[in-house]
Amino acid sequence: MRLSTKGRYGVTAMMDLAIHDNAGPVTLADISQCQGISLSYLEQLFSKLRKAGLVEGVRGPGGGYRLSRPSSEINIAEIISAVDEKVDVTRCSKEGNCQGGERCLTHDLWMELSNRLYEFLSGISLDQFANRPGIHELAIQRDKINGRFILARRQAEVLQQQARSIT
Amino acid sequence: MRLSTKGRYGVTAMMDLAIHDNAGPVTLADISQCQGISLSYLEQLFSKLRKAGLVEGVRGPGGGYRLSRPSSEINIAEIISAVDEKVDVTRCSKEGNCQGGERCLTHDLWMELSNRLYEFLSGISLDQFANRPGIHELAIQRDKINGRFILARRQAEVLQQQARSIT
DNA sequence: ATAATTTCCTACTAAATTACTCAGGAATTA
DNA sequence: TAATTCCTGAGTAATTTAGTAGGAAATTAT
Repeated sequence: MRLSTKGRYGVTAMMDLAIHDNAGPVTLADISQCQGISLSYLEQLFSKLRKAGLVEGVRGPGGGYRLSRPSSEINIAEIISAVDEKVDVTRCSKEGNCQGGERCLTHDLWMELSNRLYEFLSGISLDQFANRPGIHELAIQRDKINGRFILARRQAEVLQQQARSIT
Repeated sequence: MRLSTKGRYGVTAMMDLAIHDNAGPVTLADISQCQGISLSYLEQLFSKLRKAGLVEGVRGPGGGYRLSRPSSEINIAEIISAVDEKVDVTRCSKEGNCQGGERCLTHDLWMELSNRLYEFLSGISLDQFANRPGIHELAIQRDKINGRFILARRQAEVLQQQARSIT
Protein backbone atom coordinates (compact mmCIF):
# COMPACT_ATOMS: atom_id res chain seq x y z
CA MET A 1 0.00 0.00 0.00
CA ARG A 2 1.46 3.30 -0.97
CA LEU A 3 0.26 6.81 -0.41
CA SER A 4 2.04 8.53 -3.28
CA THR A 5 3.46 12.02 -3.01
CA LYS A 6 0.96 12.98 -5.66
CA GLY A 7 -1.92 12.16 -3.37
CA ARG A 8 -0.22 13.75 -0.39
CA TYR A 9 0.43 16.96 -2.29
CA GLY A 10 -3.16 16.99 -3.42
CA VAL A 11 -4.64 16.62 0.03
CA THR A 12 -2.18 19.02 1.64
CA ALA A 13 -2.92 21.65 -0.97
CA MET A 14 -6.67 21.17 -0.55
CA MET A 15 -6.18 21.55 3.20
CA ASP A 16 -4.55 24.88 2.47
CA LEU A 17 -7.54 25.99 0.43
CA ALA A 18 -9.88 24.83 3.17
CA ILE A 19 -8.04 26.82 5.84
CA HIS A 20 -7.95 30.01 3.76
CA ASP A 21 -11.41 29.48 2.36
CA ASN A 22 -13.01 32.61 3.82
CA ALA A 23 -10.17 34.85 2.63
CA GLY A 24 -10.57 34.69 -1.14
CA PRO A 25 -8.72 32.59 -3.70
CA VAL A 26 -5.34 31.09 -2.87
CA THR A 27 -2.56 31.32 -5.46
CA LEU A 28 -0.50 28.31 -6.41
CA ALA A 29 2.60 30.47 -5.97
CA ASP A 30 1.77 30.75 -2.26
CA ILE A 31 1.25 27.03 -1.85
CA SER A 32 4.36 26.32 -3.87
CA GLN A 33 6.47 28.56 -1.65
CA CYS A 34 5.01 27.32 1.61
CA GLN A 35 5.09 23.61 0.92
CA GLY A 36 8.15 23.50 -1.29
CA ILE A 37 6.32 21.98 -4.25
CA SER A 38 7.23 23.08 -7.76
CA LEU A 39 4.72 25.52 -9.23
CA SER A 40 4.34 23.69 -12.53
CA TYR A 41 3.75 20.42 -10.78
CA LEU A 42 1.06 22.02 -8.67
CA GLU A 43 -0.53 23.39 -11.81
CA GLN A 44 -0.77 19.89 -13.19
CA LEU A 45 -2.32 18.59 -10.02
CA PHE A 46 -4.83 21.43 -9.88
CA SER A 47 -5.72 20.84 -13.49
CA LYS A 48 -6.93 17.42 -12.38
CA LEU A 49 -8.64 18.75 -9.28
CA ARG A 50 -10.45 21.30 -11.42
CA LYS A 51 -11.55 18.69 -13.95
CA ALA A 52 -12.87 16.60 -11.06
CA GLY A 53 -14.96 19.57 -9.98
CA LEU A 54 -13.27 20.00 -6.62
CA VAL A 55 -11.80 23.47 -7.16
CA GLU A 56 -12.45 26.55 -9.24
CA GLY A 57 -9.76 28.70 -10.79
CA VAL A 58 -9.94 32.49 -10.84
CA ARG A 59 -7.59 34.13 -13.33
CA GLY A 60 -5.85 37.45 -13.19
CA PRO A 61 -4.33 39.42 -10.34
CA GLY A 62 -5.96 38.64 -7.02
CA GLY A 63 -7.02 35.32 -8.48
CA GLY A 64 -6.12 31.81 -7.48
CA TYR A 65 -8.05 28.71 -6.55
CA ARG A 66 -10.94 28.16 -4.22
CA LEU A 67 -12.93 25.10 -3.21
CA SER A 68 -16.00 24.62 -5.35
CA ARG A 69 -17.87 23.11 -2.40
CA PRO A 70 -17.72 23.62 1.36
CA SER A 71 -14.89 21.65 2.92
CA SER A 72 -17.36 19.53 4.86
CA GLU A 73 -18.63 18.14 1.55
CA ILE A 74 -15.20 17.16 0.21
CA ASN A 75 -13.60 13.92 1.32
CA ILE A 76 -10.13 12.47 1.11
CA ALA A 77 -11.09 9.69 -1.30
CA GLU A 78 -12.33 12.20 -3.87
CA ILE A 79 -9.11 14.18 -3.75
CA ILE A 80 -6.84 11.19 -4.00
CA SER A 81 -8.71 9.56 -6.84
CA ALA A 82 -8.83 12.87 -8.71
CA VAL A 83 -5.09 13.39 -8.48
CA ASP A 84 -3.82 9.83 -8.48
CA GLU A 85 -5.23 7.47 -10.99
CA LYS A 86 -7.90 5.23 -9.58
CA VAL A 87 -7.13 2.16 -7.56
CA ASP A 88 -6.94 -0.53 -10.19
CA VAL A 89 -8.26 -3.97 -9.45
CA THR A 90 -6.95 -7.29 -10.70
CA ARG A 91 -5.75 -7.96 -14.24
CA CYS A 92 -8.84 -10.02 -14.65
CA SER A 93 -11.15 -7.11 -15.35
CA LYS A 94 -8.79 -5.74 -17.96
CA GLU A 95 -7.87 -8.80 -19.93
CA GLY A 96 -11.03 -10.75 -19.22
CA ASN A 97 -9.24 -14.08 -19.44
CA CYS A 98 -10.67 -15.71 -16.36
CA GLN A 99 -9.49 -19.30 -16.21
CA GLY A 100 -11.97 -21.60 -14.58
CA GLY A 101 -13.29 -19.05 -12.16
CA GLU A 102 -9.91 -18.64 -10.44
CA ARG A 103 -9.21 -15.15 -11.63
CA CYS A 104 -12.73 -14.12 -10.81
CA LEU A 105 -12.17 -15.26 -7.26
CA THR A 106 -9.29 -12.86 -6.64
CA HIS A 107 -11.09 -10.25 -8.68
CA ASP A 108 -13.94 -10.28 -6.20
CA LEU A 109 -11.51 -10.15 -3.35
CA TRP A 110 -9.90 -6.98 -4.65
CA MET A 111 -13.15 -5.40 -5.62
CA GLU A 112 -14.41 -5.81 -2.09
CA LEU A 113 -11.20 -4.64 -0.52
CA SER A 114 -10.88 -1.54 -2.65
CA ASN A 115 -14.53 -0.72 -2.12
CA ARG A 116 -14.10 -0.88 1.62
CA LEU A 117 -10.96 1.19 1.37
CA TYR A 118 -12.75 3.81 -0.69
CA GLU A 119 -15.64 3.89 1.74
CA PHE A 120 -13.24 4.40 4.59
CA LEU A 121 -11.41 7.29 2.93
CA SER A 122 -14.61 8.91 1.76
CA GLY A 123 -15.75 8.97 5.38
CA ILE A 124 -13.03 11.47 6.21
CA SER A 125 -13.94 15.01 5.18
CA LEU A 126 -11.54 17.87 4.57
CA ASP A 127 -12.94 20.05 7.33
CA GLN A 128 -12.47 17.24 9.82
CA PHE A 129 -8.79 18.05 9.62
CA ALA A 130 -8.93 21.74 8.75
CA ASN A 131 -11.16 22.66 11.68
CA ARG A 132 -9.26 20.90 14.38
CA PRO A 133 -8.58 23.09 17.42
CA GLY A 134 -5.52 25.28 17.09
CA ILE A 135 -4.93 24.66 13.41
CA HIS A 136 -6.28 27.98 12.21
CA GLU A 137 -4.05 29.92 14.59
CA LEU A 138 -1.06 27.83 13.54
CA ALA A 139 -1.83 28.47 9.88
CA ILE A 140 -1.99 32.24 10.35
CA GLN A 141 1.25 32.23 12.30
CA ARG A 142 2.92 30.22 9.58
CA ASP A 143 1.58 32.45 6.82
CA LYS A 144 3.32 35.41 8.45
CA ILE A 145 6.62 33.56 8.52
CA ASN A 146 6.29 32.69 4.85
CA GLY A 147 5.38 36.25 3.91
CA ARG A 148 1.91 35.22 2.92
CA PHE A 149 -0.59 37.93 3.73
CA ILE A 150 -3.74 36.54 2.25
CA LEU A 151 -5.91 37.67 5.13
CA ALA A 152 -4.26 41.10 5.24
CA ARG A 153 -4.68 41.39 1.46
CA ARG A 154 -8.34 40.56 1.77
CA GLN A 155 -8.80 43.16 4.46
CA ALA A 156 -7.06 45.77 2.33
CA GLU A 157 -9.45 45.00 -0.54
CA VAL A 158 -12.43 45.52 1.71
CA LEU A 159 -11.05 48.85 2.92
CA GLN A 160 -10.39 49.98 -0.66
CA GLN A 161 -13.95 49.18 -1.63
CA GLN A 162 -15.22 51.17 1.34
CA ALA A 163 -12.97 54.07 0.28
CA ARG A 164 -14.36 53.89 -3.27
CA SER A 165 -17.96 53.94 -2.06
CA ILE A 166 -17.26 57.14 -0.15
CA THR A 167 -15.82 59.07 -3.11
CA MET B 1 -3.83 5.99 -3.35
CA ARG B 2 -2.46 3.00 -5.11
CA LEU B 3 -2.69 -0.64 -4.33
CA SER B 4 0.42 -1.84 -6.11
CA THR B 5 0.60 -5.16 -7.92
CA LYS B 6 3.24 -6.09 -5.40
CA GLY B 7 0.75 -5.83 -2.55
CA ARG B 8 -1.95 -7.58 -4.59
CA TYR B 9 0.35 -10.46 -5.48
CA GLY B 10 1.33 -10.75 -1.84
CA VAL B 11 -2.21 -10.94 -0.54
CA THR B 12 -3.41 -13.22 -3.31
CA ALA B 13 -0.54 -15.63 -2.71
CA MET B 14 -1.17 -15.60 1.04
CA MET B 15 -4.82 -16.34 0.34
CA ASP B 16 -3.66 -19.35 -1.61
CA LEU B 17 -1.61 -20.57 1.35
CA ALA B 18 -4.56 -19.99 3.66
CA ILE B 19 -6.90 -22.05 1.48
CA HIS B 20 -4.45 -24.95 1.18
CA ASP B 21 -3.26 -24.65 4.74
CA ASN B 22 -4.39 -28.08 5.93
CA ALA B 23 -2.87 -29.88 2.95
CA GLY B 24 0.85 -29.32 3.52
CA PRO B 25 3.21 -26.74 2.04
CA VAL B 26 2.35 -24.98 -1.21
CA THR B 27 5.05 -24.61 -3.86
CA LEU B 28 5.70 -21.30 -5.54
CA ALA B 29 5.66 -23.14 -8.86
CA ASP B 30 1.97 -23.93 -8.26
CA ILE B 31 1.11 -20.36 -7.39
CA SER B 32 3.16 -19.08 -10.30
CA GLN B 33 1.31 -21.31 -12.74
CA CYS B 34 -2.14 -20.62 -11.33
CA GLN B 35 -1.89 -16.88 -10.99
CA GLY B 36 0.43 -16.18 -13.90
CA ILE B 37 3.10 -14.55 -11.76
CA SER B 38 6.76 -15.14 -12.61
CA LEU B 39 8.40 -17.65 -10.28
CA SER B 40 11.45 -15.53 -9.55
CA TYR B 41 9.31 -12.56 -8.72
CA LEU B 42 7.28 -14.66 -6.30
CA GLU B 43 10.50 -15.83 -4.70
CA GLN B 44 11.46 -12.24 -4.03
CA LEU B 45 8.09 -11.49 -2.52
CA PHE B 46 8.18 -14.60 -0.34
CA SER B 47 11.66 -13.73 0.82
CA LYS B 48 10.11 -10.60 2.31
CA LEU B 49 7.13 -12.45 3.71
CA ARG B 50 9.47 -14.93 5.35
CA LYS B 51 11.64 -12.19 6.86
CA ALA B 52 8.49 -10.60 8.22
CA GLY B 53 7.68 -13.90 9.95
CA LEU B 54 4.45 -14.50 8.04
CA VAL B 55 5.45 -17.70 6.24
CA GLU B 56 7.85 -20.58 6.67
CA GLY B 57 9.73 -22.22 3.84
CA VAL B 58 10.22 -26.00 3.60
CA ARG B 59 12.95 -27.05 1.21
CA GLY B 60 13.28 -30.11 -0.91
CA PRO B 61 10.72 -32.24 -2.77
CA GLY B 62 7.31 -32.04 -1.19
CA GLY B 63 8.34 -28.72 0.30
CA GLY B 64 6.96 -25.25 -0.27
CA TYR B 65 5.62 -22.52 1.93
CA ARG B 66 3.11 -22.56 4.75
CA LEU B 67 1.69 -19.89 7.00
CA SER B 68 3.63 -19.49 10.21
CA ARG B 69 0.44 -18.53 12.06
CA PRO B 70 -3.23 -19.45 11.68
CA SER B 71 -4.88 -17.35 8.98
CA SER B 72 -7.15 -15.77 11.57
CA GLU B 73 -4.09 -14.14 13.13
CA ILE B 74 -2.72 -12.66 9.91
CA ASN B 75 -4.15 -9.42 8.61
CA ILE B 76 -3.98 -7.56 5.31
CA ALA B 77 -1.94 -4.65 6.68
CA GLU B 78 0.85 -6.98 7.78
CA ILE B 79 1.08 -8.60 4.38
CA ILE B 80 1.07 -5.37 2.44
CA SER B 81 3.63 -3.64 4.61
CA ALA B 82 5.87 -6.71 4.49
CA VAL B 83 5.84 -6.85 0.71
CA ASP B 84 5.49 -3.20 -0.20
CA GLU B 85 7.70 -0.77 1.60
CA LYS B 86 5.94 1.00 4.41
CA VAL B 87 3.65 3.93 3.87
CA ASP B 88 5.97 6.88 4.10
CA VAL B 89 4.77 10.07 5.71
CA THR B 90 5.69 13.64 4.83
CA ARG B 91 9.17 14.82 3.89
CA CYS B 92 9.21 16.53 7.23
CA SER B 93 10.18 13.46 9.22
CA LYS B 94 13.00 12.69 6.84
CA GLU B 95 14.64 16.07 6.37
CA GLY B 96 13.57 17.51 9.70
CA ASN B 97 13.46 21.03 8.30
CA CYS B 98 10.15 22.10 9.75
CA GLN B 99 9.62 25.74 8.98
CA GLY B 100 7.65 27.53 11.64
CA GLY B 101 5.48 24.58 12.52
CA GLU B 102 3.95 24.37 9.05
CA ARG B 103 5.60 21.17 8.01
CA CYS B 104 4.81 19.65 11.35
CA LEU B 105 1.16 20.41 10.76
CA THR B 106 0.94 18.34 7.58
CA HIS B 107 3.19 15.76 9.17
CA ASP B 108 0.63 15.20 11.90
CA LEU B 109 -2.12 15.08 9.33
CA TRP B 110 -0.42 12.26 7.45
CA MET B 111 0.60 10.43 10.53
CA GLU B 112 -3.00 10.34 11.68
CA LEU B 113 -4.33 9.38 8.27
CA SER B 114 -1.86 6.57 7.72
CA ASN B 115 -2.42 5.32 11.24
CA ARG B 116 -6.15 5.13 10.63
CA LEU B 117 -5.55 3.46 7.30
CA TYR B 118 -3.29 0.90 8.91
CA GLU B 119 -5.81 0.23 11.65
CA PHE B 120 -8.48 -0.30 9.07
CA LEU B 121 -6.45 -2.78 7.03
CA SER B 122 -5.22 -4.61 10.10
CA GLY B 123 -8.85 -5.20 11.04
CA ILE B 124 -9.27 -7.47 8.02
CA SER B 125 -7.86 -10.94 8.61
CA LEU B 126 -6.82 -13.43 5.97
CA ASP B 127 -9.36 -16.05 6.99
CA GLN B 128 -12.15 -13.51 6.69
CA PHE B 129 -11.70 -13.88 2.94
CA ALA B 130 -10.41 -17.43 2.77
CA ASN B 131 -13.29 -18.93 4.73
CA ARG B 132 -16.10 -17.27 2.88
CA PRO B 133 -18.84 -19.69 1.84
CA GLY B 134 -18.15 -21.47 -1.42
CA ILE B 135 -14.55 -20.39 -1.76
CA HIS B 136 -13.04 -23.69 -0.72
CA GLU B 137 -15.10 -25.61 -3.24
CA LEU B 138 -14.15 -23.12 -5.94
CA ALA B 139 -10.47 -23.43 -5.07
CA ILE B 140 -10.53 -27.23 -5.31
CA GLN B 141 -12.33 -27.08 -8.63
CA ARG B 142 -9.80 -24.60 -9.94
CA ASP B 143 -6.87 -26.68 -8.71
CA LYS B 144 -8.09 -29.60 -10.79
CA ILE B 145 -8.22 -27.43 -13.89
CA ASN B 146 -4.69 -26.22 -13.30
CA GLY B 147 -3.38 -29.72 -12.70
CA ARG B 148 -2.65 -28.97 -9.10
CA PHE B 149 -3.21 -32.01 -6.95
CA ILE B 150 -2.03 -30.80 -3.61
CA LEU B 151 -4.79 -32.53 -1.68
CA ALA B 152 -4.37 -35.76 -3.62
CA ARG B 153 -0.63 -35.58 -3.06
CA ARG B 154 -1.14 -35.19 0.64
CA GLN B 155 -3.47 -38.15 0.75
CA ALA B 156 -0.92 -40.28 -1.13
CA GLU B 157 1.73 -39.35 1.44
CA VAL B 158 -0.50 -40.47 4.29
CA LEU B 159 -1.20 -43.79 2.56
CA GLN B 160 2.50 -44.37 1.95
CA GLN B 161 3.26 -43.77 5.61
CA GLN B 162 0.57 -46.26 6.55
CA ALA B 163 2.09 -48.75 4.12
CA ARG B 164 5.53 -48.24 5.67
CA SER B 165 4.27 -48.74 9.20
CA ILE B 166 2.84 -52.11 8.19
CA THR B 167 6.08 -53.47 6.70
C1' DA C 1 25.28 -41.76 -3.82
C1' DT C 2 22.84 -39.49 -7.12
C1' DA C 3 19.15 -37.10 -9.12
C1' DA C 4 15.28 -34.34 -8.54
C1' DT C 5 12.95 -30.86 -6.28
C1' DT C 6 12.37 -27.11 -3.82
C1' DT C 7 13.71 -22.87 -1.23
C1' DC C 8 16.99 -19.19 -1.05
C1' DC C 9 20.11 -15.46 -2.73
C1' DT C 10 22.19 -11.81 -5.68
C1' DA C 11 22.68 -9.09 -9.60
C1' DC C 12 20.89 -7.23 -13.78
C1' DT C 13 17.18 -4.98 -16.94
C1' DA C 14 13.08 -3.13 -19.52
C1' DA C 15 9.01 -0.61 -18.83
C1' DA C 16 6.30 2.39 -16.31
C1' DT C 17 5.55 6.03 -13.08
C1' DT C 18 6.85 10.05 -10.51
C1' DA C 19 8.20 14.47 -9.97
C1' DC C 20 9.65 17.58 -12.00
C1' DT C 21 11.34 21.67 -15.93
C1' DC C 22 10.39 24.61 -19.77
C1' DA C 23 7.93 27.46 -22.84
C1' DG C 24 4.35 29.57 -23.87
C1' DG C 25 -1.01 31.08 -24.30
C1' DA C 26 -5.42 33.04 -22.27
C1' DA C 27 -8.07 35.69 -19.02
C1' DT C 28 -8.41 39.25 -15.76
C1' DT C 29 -7.25 43.33 -13.03
C1' DA C 30 -4.62 47.81 -12.01
C1' DT D 1 -0.63 48.38 -21.48
C1' DA D 2 1.56 45.78 -18.02
C1' DA D 3 1.29 42.67 -14.43
C1' DT D 4 -0.63 38.74 -12.60
C1' DT D 5 -2.66 34.67 -12.47
C1' DC D 6 -4.55 30.31 -14.40
C1' DC D 7 -4.07 26.92 -18.09
C1' DT D 8 -1.83 23.69 -21.47
C1' DG D 9 1.38 20.59 -23.60
C1' DA D 10 5.83 18.67 -24.41
C1' DG D 11 9.99 16.93 -22.70
C1' DT D 12 13.15 14.61 -18.98
C1' DA D 13 15.84 12.72 -15.02
C1' DA D 14 15.21 9.76 -11.15
C1' DT D 15 12.84 6.17 -9.06
C1' DT D 16 9.98 2.20 -8.74
C1' DT D 17 7.91 -1.88 -10.62
C1' DA D 18 7.92 -6.18 -12.50
C1' DG D 19 10.50 -9.34 -14.22
C1' DT D 20 15.09 -12.34 -15.99
C1' DA D 21 18.97 -14.99 -15.11
C1' DG D 22 21.95 -17.91 -12.83
C1' DG D 23 23.20 -20.29 -9.35
C1' DA D 24 23.86 -22.23 -4.21
C1' DA D 25 21.89 -24.89 -0.30
C1' DA D 26 18.74 -28.13 1.74
C1' DT D 27 15.91 -32.02 1.48
C1' DT D 28 13.66 -36.13 -0.34
C1' DA D 29 13.11 -40.16 -3.48
C1' DT D 30 15.30 -43.66 -6.17
